[in-house]
Amino acid sequence: MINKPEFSIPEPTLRRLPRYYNYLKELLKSGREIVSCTHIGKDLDLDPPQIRKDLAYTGIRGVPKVGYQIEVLLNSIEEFFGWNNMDEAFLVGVGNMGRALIDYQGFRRYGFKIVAAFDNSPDIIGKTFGGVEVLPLSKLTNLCSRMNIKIGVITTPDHAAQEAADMMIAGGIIGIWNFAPAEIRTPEGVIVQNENLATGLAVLSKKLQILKQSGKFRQEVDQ
Amino acid sequence: MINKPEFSIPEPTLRRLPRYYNYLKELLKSGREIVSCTHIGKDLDLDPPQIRKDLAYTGIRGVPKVGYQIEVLLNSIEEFFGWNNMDEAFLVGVGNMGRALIDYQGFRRYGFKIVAAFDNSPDIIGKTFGGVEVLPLSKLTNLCSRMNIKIGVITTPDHAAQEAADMMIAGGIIGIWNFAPAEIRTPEGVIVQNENLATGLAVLSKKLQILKQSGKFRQEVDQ
DNA sequence: TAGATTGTTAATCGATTAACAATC
DNA sequence: TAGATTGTTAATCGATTAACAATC
Repeated sequence: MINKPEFSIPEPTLRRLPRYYNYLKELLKSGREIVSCTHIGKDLDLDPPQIRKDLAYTGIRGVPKVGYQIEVLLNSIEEFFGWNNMDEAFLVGVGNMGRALIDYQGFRRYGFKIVAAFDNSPDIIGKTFGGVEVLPLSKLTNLCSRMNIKIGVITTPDHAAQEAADMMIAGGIIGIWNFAPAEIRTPEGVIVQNENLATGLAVLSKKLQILKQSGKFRQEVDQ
Repeated sequence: MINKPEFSIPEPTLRRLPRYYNYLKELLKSGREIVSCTHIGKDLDLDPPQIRKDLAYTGIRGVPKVGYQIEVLLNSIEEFFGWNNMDEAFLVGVGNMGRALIDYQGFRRYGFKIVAAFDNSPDIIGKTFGGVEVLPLSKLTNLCSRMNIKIGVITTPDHAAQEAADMMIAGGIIGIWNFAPAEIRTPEGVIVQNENLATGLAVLSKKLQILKQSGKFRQEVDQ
């Protein structure tokens, strides 16, 4: 990739950490207090040394022969991602996907909250979803800078994505979470995280195709 | 990763191909007929040799000095993923995310169609979303094998994900697209594609954090 | 103590990038 | 033809895996 910004933490690690977090949260609920990488590795199908390295990025230190204290580990990951201080975000495009994201309260856990939604359709403007009012798109840029919002979510159709991004950036947004399957052009210093669902689907279906061809797939139920 | 199945095509390539596809589709619409990797690379911020390698996996051959015929390229990608023959899928968990996926017609383009949805809540059973009726969960396994469905989508809450997976697998499903942020245990020969949205969010927010700390972020609008 | 686990350094593996001949 | 682009082979880079000493 050209123009790749320099981040010291490998992205695969970044992607695995939330997975550890969810898993550890469950483990804590189940009454456990201490866990080893061997244990985590068995449940998550990962190699223990890799887990150790990943966790080390959050700054935590384990105890040889014992392992890690789950509670401390959870705090360490929260601290690492900054989930303690809430990030407020704007969302553009109140279709099904947009509504799903607005309604999904689960992001609060990750210090993320959608505080306003924008759309062009008069049918939806003024309505409220999950406590969030839908405002006309024309108000986006202005409100963005006034409220000092730094993160934007795009859930518009393809053709509207670039415009939404432009308005966001004009309002000072520097991080865009893009669910539209479209290429967004942004100036340097703006981070775009593409979340194209079709990608995951394509990977799954290709793997299935290969599995089927190899003839190794489960023909029937266990036994 | 332990137990990693052997796929000959690198997953990064698999993830880039749908991106090329979307991009090329747009390019074709705009009237262009032929494209070079240099051109694609400029628009998608990728290195041309990498694009060439990726495209080669689909079996296509370009013409030196000229490039690739977009239409042929699109066909080649469709063929590669098998998007011509439709895959029918079941979905479990008709919450917001579930509804968003059901309503989203865009997956048809990728040979993917949700043909039935399942839930436990009497409030939703019998209702119809996007032409898909919601059936009681108890009917899942039976209907699965009768209709010979091979792909399942999980959009349940955390705690219900494993049960949904078990019922799917009992019905003969071999590919699971999992949107629940939970670890699913499956027997060998079943492919699970996890689509945890929090992961993308975490990556974005961490990159932003690093960007902010480096002081290199865009303070204001262009100019 | 003995055994298990951490943390770290070295080796391996795979994907990306660079180099370059072949081609229209 | 000259220049641009493909396709392929080699070099580089980075992440994963293996090895092992340190530790409780």
